[in-house]
Amino acid sequence: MLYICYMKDFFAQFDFQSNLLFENLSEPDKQAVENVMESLVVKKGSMLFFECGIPTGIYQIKKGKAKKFKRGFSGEEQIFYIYTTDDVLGYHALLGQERYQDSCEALEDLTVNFIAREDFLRLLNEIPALQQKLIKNIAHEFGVLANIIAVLAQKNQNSRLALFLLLLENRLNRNSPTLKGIDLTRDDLANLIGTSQESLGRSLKQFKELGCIEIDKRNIYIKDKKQLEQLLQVKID
Amino acid sequence: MLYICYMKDFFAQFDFQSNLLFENLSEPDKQAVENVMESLVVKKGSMLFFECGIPTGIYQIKKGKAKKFKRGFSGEEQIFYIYTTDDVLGYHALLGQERYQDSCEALEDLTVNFIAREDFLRLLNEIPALQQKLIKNIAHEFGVLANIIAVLAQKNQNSRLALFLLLLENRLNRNSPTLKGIDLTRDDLANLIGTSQESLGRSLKQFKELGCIEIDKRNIYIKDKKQLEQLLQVKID
DNA sequence: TAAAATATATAACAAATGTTATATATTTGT
DNA sequence: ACAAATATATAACATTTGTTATATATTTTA
Repeated sequence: MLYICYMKDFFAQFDFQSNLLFENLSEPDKQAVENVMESLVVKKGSMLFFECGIPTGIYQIKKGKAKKFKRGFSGEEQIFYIYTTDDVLGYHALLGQERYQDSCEALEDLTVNFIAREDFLRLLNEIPALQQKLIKNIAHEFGVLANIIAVLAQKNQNSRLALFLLLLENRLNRNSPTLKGIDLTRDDLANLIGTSQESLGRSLKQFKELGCIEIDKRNIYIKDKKQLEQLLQVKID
Repeated sequence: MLYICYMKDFFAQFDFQSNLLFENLSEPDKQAVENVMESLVVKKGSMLFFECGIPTGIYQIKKGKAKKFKRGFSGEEQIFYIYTTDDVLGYHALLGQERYQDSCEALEDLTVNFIAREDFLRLLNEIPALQQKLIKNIAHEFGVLANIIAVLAQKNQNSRLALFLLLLENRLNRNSPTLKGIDLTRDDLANLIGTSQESLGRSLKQFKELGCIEIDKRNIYIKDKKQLEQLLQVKID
């Protein structure tokens, strides 16, 4: 017996959606959150937090992007998420009262809003809607990771690349009216889709020849979404 | 700069540890939990719950094992966990007040203890230690999924097989004094490590020839742990 | 701005994995 | 216990991916 699940928004399956965490709060609640936020600048290459560190608070990115990764037991870095504008991160360890399970590094100079541990825990107590939403989001993120596992285990390299290009374009250019392209190092992109840099290069070349992407410097521009969806064997939207 | 994290128990990195959820409660609390449990028998092949279903409660497996999986967008099943005796499952969707994100199927006839939704939510309110432990466990599970992602993305098939054999032996024979071997269909094992049944067969044959496993019917017996660890390039314990 | 360091592109070859096909073994249902 | 259905084993070949090597481009630093 096969249960077919009504397909929700395709991108939502792979998106933490933590940018919506402080949305839909009442105005006073939203104010209370903003009152405890402290704006910080984080330099490219520095860590917001790292595996086994003790959590001091949570972050909302206001400008720039950051990679979340974990090291496999042989030490190689595995990126499993790219955070960008408005995304909130760092709450798992806080809520679970344990150390960070992963690391987060700024991929460019960031502007972030920081909420200190005690302030955030107090907000959770004072705003039940926020606590509820946070727990709901963690459950959602669990499903996202399971979906990523399915992709990595089942799809070949070209499919994975097509998927992540579509996801990254959707996520990174969420708030930008102009097309900016996908701007990650080849190394980071390879670590995200689970392959080597050289092998990724081969796939990118194939995609260029097919005409579905264009490359300028390190930037990757999507030229033909439909063709990428075909590589994925999925109809989106 | 490289941060090296003190390596906790190797198996814990890949184990949800939800079998410990009701441990370390006070005697009255443990009694309260047991009072609302209802013992059920679930036939091999039937579903404890499935993706998009509405949660009715949680389960603790008392005998047998079950697979948790999700379908990728092309419909193929991806197993991401095998549950066994004492494991508790089904609480993500309940806590997040949303539908199940994944499916769970009995791999053999199961004896389970069921706790109805309202009873469980009431217990969480009445026993803060339980709620805290549950949230902590969900944060831990998040890390486990991230570790599985790293393995699937970075390790070749033989390494993945070696790892999952060690994990399964450790998890499935937790409470059994006699060696029982690993008893999964080739299909399920292939879906767990992310390969095809035929290709899995080739790896199993290699492992047999190396002498690190023996096979009887579908059962896989580990003969040489050290050799499997070498295939993994990891020193365990 | 020039030199050095880092990042990217590409090709050739090796190794791993996917796929198709066929034979045999085991389990299930009557 | 038997037939049918399902699961497993194995081989040959195709395709994909990993690896090594080298050249070029871009960015960083002095």
